Amino acid sequence: MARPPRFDTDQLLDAAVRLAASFGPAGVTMAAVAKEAGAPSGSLYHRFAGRSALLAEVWLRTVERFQDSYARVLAAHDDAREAGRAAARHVVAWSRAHPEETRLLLYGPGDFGREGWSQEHRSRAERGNRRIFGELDSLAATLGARDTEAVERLTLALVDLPLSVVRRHLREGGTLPAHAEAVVEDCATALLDTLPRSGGHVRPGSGGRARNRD
Amino acid sequence: MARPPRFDTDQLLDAAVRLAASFGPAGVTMAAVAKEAGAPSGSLYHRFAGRSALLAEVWLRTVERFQDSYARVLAAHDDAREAGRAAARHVVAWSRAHPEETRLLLYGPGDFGREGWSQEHRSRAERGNRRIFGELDSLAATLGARDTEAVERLTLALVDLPLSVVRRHLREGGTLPAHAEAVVEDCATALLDTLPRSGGHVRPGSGGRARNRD
DNA sequence: CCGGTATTAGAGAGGGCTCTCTAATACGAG
DNA sequence: CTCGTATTAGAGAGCCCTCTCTAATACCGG
Repeated sequence: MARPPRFDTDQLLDAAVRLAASFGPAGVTMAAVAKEAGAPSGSLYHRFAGRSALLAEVWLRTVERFQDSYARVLAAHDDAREAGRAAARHVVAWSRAHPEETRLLLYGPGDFGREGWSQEHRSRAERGNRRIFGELDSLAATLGARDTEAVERLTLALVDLPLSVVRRHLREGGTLPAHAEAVVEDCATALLDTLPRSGGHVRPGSGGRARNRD
Repeated sequence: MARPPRFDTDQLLDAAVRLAASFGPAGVTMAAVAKEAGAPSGSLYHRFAGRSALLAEVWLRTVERFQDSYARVLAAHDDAREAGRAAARHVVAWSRAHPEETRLLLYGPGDFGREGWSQEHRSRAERGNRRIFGELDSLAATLGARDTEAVERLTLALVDLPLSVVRRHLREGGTLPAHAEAVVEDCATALLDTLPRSGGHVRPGSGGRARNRD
């Protein structure tokens, strides 16, 4: 009962991902996406309310894809420590498998114009974040680490540290070396060991392995 | 023997830093910098060959300021391990003291149009990098870690890990919590402990490296 | 006081980007 | 076959940005 679409949403977002990976968020202009996808600008504006909306969609689709896989990995392990190690590895593995989307994610929502997003897009982003941080919170609880600083360290070990390895290698057009997963898992494990063990243990400063040399 | 300048280079770059911190590299337009500094666009083009040159200058001035202080900290310690811990702390301390410049540095040279830089600017960037990586290389050598992967781990501990803590907190307009230095030093120390000790010693951990599992 | 010069000052051409608007088009239901 | 509709198609207004160009300006040595 209507003309069939030649350019669906995903196709256009794919083009946007390629542009973002190559030229950064600033390179994702309506004109550039249209050209990259071979579509007229009218088709773009037919699907997205404007540039903000397109930026929001491309960011959210990408980050949600990553978060889905990340949550799946976390859920696939019973032992908390093992789940953590697998999650850290997974960040690298996913990045290796999706280099363009990763380059996009190395920016932040702010670079994709979060300020100008609709309420709907904002809360979609919020939901995704809460989901992952919820998982990390409960993982921290399982590990007996309940205060803010401990959750922060867990996040550092399972998200930020892997991401910084990925960032260093992918920035300026490089690729991930073969040993990246191993380095990340190893380092994440070391960081997990700085967490206070369960049982209300005092902070790992003076007792643990970290500060013996002071 | 000439009209005295009302707007010197540093003043204009200061304005560019503020804009980059608030709006990202894309917000650093010649028009915006002129307005922010209260200068006419003519003055801008009088000092910078064009937008690329201004972006290069603002990036290089900022990164060199950071690198200077970083190198100074590394040189201030005799013990390699202590130097490493101090360096990691310093990344956080410097970021706390210079939040706007830090927000700028959380982007990369690529975001500041490195492709379009003059040869002079490129080699200035190259020189700065070589300087720091040279220091890190010799630090690694002192610690008895000579292969690429070991240097990579050292970089991770002394640069990337502190930066990722800074990034998480400064992104989206936050500030660094009081305990950030402590967390970073603690985690950096843990990572330093994963380095192979001099003499080919295996690391004192869970009995082997993660890589063995492959 | 005067000429030389570095700088300020800002108008305006040219280009790209966002977004709007109108017309053409292709399909499916009846 | 015809009508209704979702979509394609792209021209063009308006805006901002980069960069150029010309004129005015303020200091300084002599």
